[in-house]
Amino acid sequence: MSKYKDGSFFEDVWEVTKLIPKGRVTSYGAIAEYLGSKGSARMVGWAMNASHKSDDVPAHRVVNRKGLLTGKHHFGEFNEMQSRLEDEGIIVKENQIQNMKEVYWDPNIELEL
DNA sequence: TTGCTGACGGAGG
DNA sequence: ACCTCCGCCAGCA
Repeated sequence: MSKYKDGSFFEDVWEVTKLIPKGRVTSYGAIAEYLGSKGSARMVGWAMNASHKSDDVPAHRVVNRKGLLTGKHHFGEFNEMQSRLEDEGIIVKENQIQNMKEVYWDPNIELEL
């Protein structure tokens, strides 16, 4: 990503998140690594929590490394996150993405620099 | 200021 | 494959 604008680590996270193609997902750790803060995956999650004010951020496309929808309770409705993913062709069952390998999108690889 | 928490992830048992 | 522990660092009481 470009540099850290206005010192906001969150905005960079949101920018990367917006670049996730429809029907694909990525992980908190992948984004953190892409931003040069490998190991700070938790901060990415925190950034997602703050993304509620930016409606353009498809936070539902960000899941953990196992493909588990750990952040689903942060969406108003209990299965809105799952519904949105399924609507994009992603198979979700028991809060877990079944075809994870097929829909996984890594910014470090796909986005390059 | 200190301590606890958390939408995570990797290492070790 | 499953469970636990530890590092990460921005908010908040």
